[in-house]
Amino acid sequence: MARVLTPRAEDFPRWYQDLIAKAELADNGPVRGTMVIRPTAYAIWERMQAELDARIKAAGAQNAYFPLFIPEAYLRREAEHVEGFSPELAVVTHGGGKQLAEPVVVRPTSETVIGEFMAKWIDSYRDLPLLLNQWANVVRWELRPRVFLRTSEFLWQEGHTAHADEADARAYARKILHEVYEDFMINVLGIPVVVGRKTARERFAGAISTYTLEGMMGDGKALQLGTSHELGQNFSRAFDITFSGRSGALEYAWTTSWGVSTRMLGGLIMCHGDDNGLRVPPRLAPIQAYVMVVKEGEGVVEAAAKLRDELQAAGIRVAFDDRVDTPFGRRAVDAELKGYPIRVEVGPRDLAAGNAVVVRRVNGSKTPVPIADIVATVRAALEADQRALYEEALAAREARTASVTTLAEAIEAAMTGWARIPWAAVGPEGEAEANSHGVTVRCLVRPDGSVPDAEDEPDLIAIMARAY
RNA sequence: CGGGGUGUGGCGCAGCUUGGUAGCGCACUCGCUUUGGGAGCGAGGGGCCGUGGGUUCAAAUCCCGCCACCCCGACCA
Repeated sequence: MARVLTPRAEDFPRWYQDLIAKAELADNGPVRGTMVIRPTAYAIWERMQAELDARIKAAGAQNAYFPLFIPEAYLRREAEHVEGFSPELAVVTHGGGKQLAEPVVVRPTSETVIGEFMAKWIDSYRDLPLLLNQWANVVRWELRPRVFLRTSEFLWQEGHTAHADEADARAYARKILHEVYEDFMINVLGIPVVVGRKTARERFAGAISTYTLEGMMGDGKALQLGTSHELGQNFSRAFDITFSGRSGALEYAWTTSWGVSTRMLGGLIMCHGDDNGLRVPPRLAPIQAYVMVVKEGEGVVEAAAKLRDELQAAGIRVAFDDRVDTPFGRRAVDAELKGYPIRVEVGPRDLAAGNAVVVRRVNGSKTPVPIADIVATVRAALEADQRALYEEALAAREARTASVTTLAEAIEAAMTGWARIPWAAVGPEGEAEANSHGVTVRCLVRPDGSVPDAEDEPDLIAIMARAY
């Protein structure tokens, strides 16, 4: 039975620390709960960025960049928004050696600044939709940070769009939800997610609808991996994002925002990691095949290099390891910790038989394969293991999800996993009651699994769980 | 902010009850042997014991204050 990985200090194996480290800014560091992303983990984040960025652009959005500092007054323009974020703002009061006339906050999210610019850039319905995305860091002074999952500073992608009418805004928020996030999480991260609607209680500060993608970690707790919001006209009224419509009348735009963060790194580790380290899904992996020279011998390095070239030519991301002065065991274990999906071991013994050994990280199998078949074997293994990781995570989630009918049963089930329960049996009162037991309504879904348009639709199912 | 706990080489810890001037594992440096699954042996370097005060011939150890961090809860991608 694999160890359950959680973000608690005592559960941190060394390999875990090697990926992302606590920042340790100073002995009595003034910035708590932030993190350092080490190169191995950052390479994975770069792959996440690449896959997401491609999907975001396919959805029509363009990248842009907005300021890190936001005048505090901007936040105050949207009542719910400022109320939601005030407790966790980092506020800068001094600059250039002088006290600032008005404090600026370090962005906790950018609806406000971007709203300010949208107001300037949008004049006509012809300017809509305006589809923007930004890759940036944000700061939220969390009361209780959790390493990997809720850090004071994190990197993310935040999309902000403005539309001419509500239907278009809604359609776009959902397009991002499904075509960008759900597709990425299932097909690249290999993490099964439940896609649903947040309850009023869990909604983003200033939104009229919040959609979410929830994953289950190894310990049965839920983790929100991404979110997409319909902001209605709340921000366009606060920031005066108006345009002349077809009829000539001045109208307020309908805006959306959506984001995913480095939290996904934590989710990836906690969903797929095992006792031997990380398991990176092949499609995500910066290094898909790790070609190792086991030890020196007649023609061994040459044979390994040839395999590397052939794998590379086949479009596989390859790393080459001929550091034969480092013990084999160390190199093999290190490759496992880092989660390289496939290891191709080339040594004199196997080479004499015309073979190389293909080692699969997901199931640990080691198979001698004729040199000529290596590329095809690796390609097939990468595809199979991408699927296997997803199937394994899905099976684990289903095994820990109970369908229940009463709130008490739901709270009970949430102690070890998730509960599916008719929303009608919970309601806002039941939700508050569950919260007092540390259990939250993660999201609402329709019986067929699709995403509700409203909280009061009939027959909705609530997913309840403890969450990170 | 409420409830627990912990501060000792870079990291993880023992030592504290019963004061006697600091030790172990990992990491690091050097040498030899190893190298097909986290190497072995030998030799080294590195610590104002969180901090301020008190008791004492003597304090990591006992007493008082302060500081910091961690865990559980409230907040959240």
